[in-house]
Amino acid sequence: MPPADEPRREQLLNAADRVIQRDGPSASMNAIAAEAGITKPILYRHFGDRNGLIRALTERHTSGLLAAVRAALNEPLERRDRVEHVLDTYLSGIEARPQVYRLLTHPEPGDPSGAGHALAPALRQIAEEITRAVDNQVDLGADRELLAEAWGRGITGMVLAAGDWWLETRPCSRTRMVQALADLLWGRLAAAADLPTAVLPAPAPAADAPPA
Amino acid sequence: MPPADEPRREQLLNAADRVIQRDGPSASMNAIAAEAGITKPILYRHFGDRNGLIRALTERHTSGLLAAVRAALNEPLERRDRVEHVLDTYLSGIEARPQVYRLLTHPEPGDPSGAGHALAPALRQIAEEITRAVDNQVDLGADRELLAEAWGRGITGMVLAAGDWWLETRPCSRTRMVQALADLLWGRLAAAADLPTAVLPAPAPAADAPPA
DNA sequence: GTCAGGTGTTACCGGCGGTAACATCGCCGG
DNA sequence: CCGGCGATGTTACCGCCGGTAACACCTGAC
Repeated sequence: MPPADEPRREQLLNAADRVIQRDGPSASMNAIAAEAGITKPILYRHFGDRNGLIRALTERHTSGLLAAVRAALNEPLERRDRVEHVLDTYLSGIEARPQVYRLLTHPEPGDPSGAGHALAPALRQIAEEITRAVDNQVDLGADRELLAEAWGRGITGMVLAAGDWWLETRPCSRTRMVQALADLLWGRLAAAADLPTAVLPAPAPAADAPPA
Repeated sequence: MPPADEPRREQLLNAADRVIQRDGPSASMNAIAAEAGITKPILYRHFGDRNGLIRALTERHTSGLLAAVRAALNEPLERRDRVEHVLDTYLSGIEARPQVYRLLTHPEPGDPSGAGHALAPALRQIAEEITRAVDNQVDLGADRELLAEAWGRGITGMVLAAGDWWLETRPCSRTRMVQALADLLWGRLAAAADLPTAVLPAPAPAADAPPA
């Protein structure tokens, strides 16, 4: 938080940032040190180990987006509008600075056996925000807690995967993507009509409509 | 596919399997070779490189679940029942063999710059199956292609993240989890009533409430 | 008998994350 | 003026990693 408190640290983070934007998140400590014009041990003095550096970098980059999403979740809007606002906030955040997105996405590198964590730490925070927002704002009856928590994770994962695909292939405008996801969340999958093709071949014993 | 065709290969995969279940997916080639009672170069002769080994292992484990999900997607059921059936198939698959789930989840280790891939290859296949199923079975109008594709990714990511959380914390029975996710997909978030708490504080132009 | 191909070895490479030990500077108190 | 002390920096090293080269052995086919 203190920008002038430890300026060298910020400087090192800037260098790390440049390297990671250039070489991807698998950049070596040597490379980062070289970019900063120094050698490895200094990095280790400042950040402990590689995870420490990455964590610091991640926090620096994601805190803005996280705050924006949190604010969007509490915006005084009609629910559908609020959902669209949150989706748009997230998508425009990862669109504006894809490097942020990569850090956001990449799970803790120091994996203590590979189990669990499908969501990176920053995304887990977002999931918690969604859980809290749903729990506070929507009347879900007796299953409240379970639903809010499951949905928080689920929605986060949905937006992660869909947003990832959108960023990679750019199949449509951001606005349209927001609509597509909000429509999914709004039960459009349930509401749409069946297609006549590939219909159920009626497990009944009597006459069944021959397909095609 | 040929089980008797290259039996040594299967044997090596079994050893790799044991080690990875014991030490996690970050197990070293040396460790795997030792478990198989041999040394590294043999592994490299059979699988090319580490990715090759992991890929072979992943395919062996995930093909069953993938086929089950594909079948569930084409089951002749009412749509909601079909969705529940797919969800249950996936959850019971990862429940029965968590190691499978870890492989399913873990992205390609040989990351060519960290970009993109929020979904591991096996999950991308599932996403494509969902896309195809939606596209074939649901009448979505003009936006058909875009919606089916975005939803395929989105639903996959949703189930990944929610399933991950469920496996880790076991907050409820599988059946209830299936209901929670199906309800989300069925627009229950849209249909529920607003809670009276935390209401919109009227963004009037005059006095703004000083935050406590 | 010899040649091919699978199985296996030892010994090595460059690079990684991480550390120990040592050299400087600048600043602050006596 | 000087001693110390904390930050800044260095070189040289460790063990381990993924991956490879070179060589040895056995077995069965022609």
